[in-house]
Amino acid sequence: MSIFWLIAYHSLLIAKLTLMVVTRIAPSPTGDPHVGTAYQALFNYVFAKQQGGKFIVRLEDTDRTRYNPESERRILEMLEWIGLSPDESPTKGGPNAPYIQSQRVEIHREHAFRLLELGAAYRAFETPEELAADRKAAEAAGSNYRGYNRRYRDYPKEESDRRAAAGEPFAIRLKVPLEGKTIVHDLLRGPVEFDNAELDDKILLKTDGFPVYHLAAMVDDHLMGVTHVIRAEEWLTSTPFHIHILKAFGWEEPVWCHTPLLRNPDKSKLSKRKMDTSVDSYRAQGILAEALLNYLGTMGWSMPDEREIFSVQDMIQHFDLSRISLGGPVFGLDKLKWYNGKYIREVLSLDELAERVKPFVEKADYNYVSDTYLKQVIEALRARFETLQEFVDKSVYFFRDDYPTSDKALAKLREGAGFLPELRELLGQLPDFLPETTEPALKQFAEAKGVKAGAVMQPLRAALTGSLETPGMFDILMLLGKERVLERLERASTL
RNA sequence: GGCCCCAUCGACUAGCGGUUAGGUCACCGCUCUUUCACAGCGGCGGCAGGGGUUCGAGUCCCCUUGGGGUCACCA
Repeated sequence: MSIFWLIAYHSLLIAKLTLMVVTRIAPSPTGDPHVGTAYQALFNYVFAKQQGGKFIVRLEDTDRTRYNPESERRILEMLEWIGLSPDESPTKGGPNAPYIQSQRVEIHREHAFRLLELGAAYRAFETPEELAADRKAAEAAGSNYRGYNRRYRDYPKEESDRRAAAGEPFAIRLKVPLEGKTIVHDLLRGPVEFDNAELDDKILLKTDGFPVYHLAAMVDDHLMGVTHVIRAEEWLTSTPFHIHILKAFGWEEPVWCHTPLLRNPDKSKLSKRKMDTSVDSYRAQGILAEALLNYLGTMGWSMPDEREIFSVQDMIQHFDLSRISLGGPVFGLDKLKWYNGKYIREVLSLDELAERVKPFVEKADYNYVSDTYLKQVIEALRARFETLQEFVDKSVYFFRDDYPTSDKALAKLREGAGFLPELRELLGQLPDFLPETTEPALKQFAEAKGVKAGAVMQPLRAALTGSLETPGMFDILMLLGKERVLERLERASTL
């Protein structure tokens, strides 16, 4: 971007700041809460908060065929889970209620008809089948332009009125200019030019009386005082149409800011066909909201000081919309997991971590005896799990006696079969199982046997945990306690 | 295909005319060590290509190439 535009857009931005900043996300309740929604929510939320403005959530459910009420609830819940709580939303309400678009159809309809009266829009009487046929014909003719053929654009008003009065179904389309250019002033890209000749007389109001996204979004954004439309890049090409809707009403444009699109590892637009895009699913796997948010914050954005670990609060403090980079970032699980591990072992307090782990442990039907014991186990395993579910998977032997034994562990166990009874004897005689006691005892034992410590520890580890990848032996002995240790060694001799 | 956007290590990114092109993940070593991790240290690895502009381009312009988005009575 040139310096000129940089300055121009910054002053544009600053001019807007004299008003209250209002941002929004407008998810459509058609499926699982999407990480792309969380991503947009993050940027909209952070920017609004930084500017002392408001962040609104509005549900775009005007497509009745794809509508899913369950999805609606889960999207709102997801936002609460990640802590990006809207100032106004369907559940919170607010001065611009309702925040569910289907409850605003009357408003949209009125606005569509206003445009009709203004002569900025017109009735179109063809059926979807006719349109499909038109498209097919255009395709067959080898035409590049497959848009609407504007059959009714200049239809005589009397005719149109007559057919409408006769009860004939119709859609309402916007009369977009046939010539000239439309310039989208994108905060990140500068001016983006579109030839009006490339545009289409898109539908504003469907035959079923429901508005199409474009109309509903522009009307609602205007009515709700949205000042900055921060949305995914996939919307960039429909922005000229949005501008023409706004113009037809005589309304001011918001600041447009199109963020890069999250990608699958193959670089295509993030999709559930290729990736797990469900925030709920990450949550169920034991990904922490903080880690998810931190990771999303590095998608197309970075802290000015380049630190990798930062919270939403940190973002609010240092956020700069214009620092968003435009290459489409790949949403990759490796780094997400790393972030999660980092939060588990360095960011969350032990108490906090224990609270997060609890539901997972309970779901696994683990008997964790006490909070103290749970915390001790967590501490022992802390550097060894990256998701909460992984904790469950790697801690079975601390909570249940029916833990599985891996083949490798079994082999190790058999290697030590010769001295395990003797070792059991020794352990049984120890006054306590504190590391200060067990460590020298075990080391002396190994020495007496003339083997390295590992040769004793590994079979013991295998016997007590069924695994070869565990916390330190002395921690295990202490946590398990004498009774369980002796029991397990006894049982091991039968394996 | 038309239109639009984008382009620094495999991935996420810093860089906004003068840098030995920096950091993070992943990967590979080493150290620590009772295993596995963690941690620390080190390594591998990049400005897509070609033209300009300039004393000087990763940084500015153009072209090519590549990737993506969009062309619905979906959002």
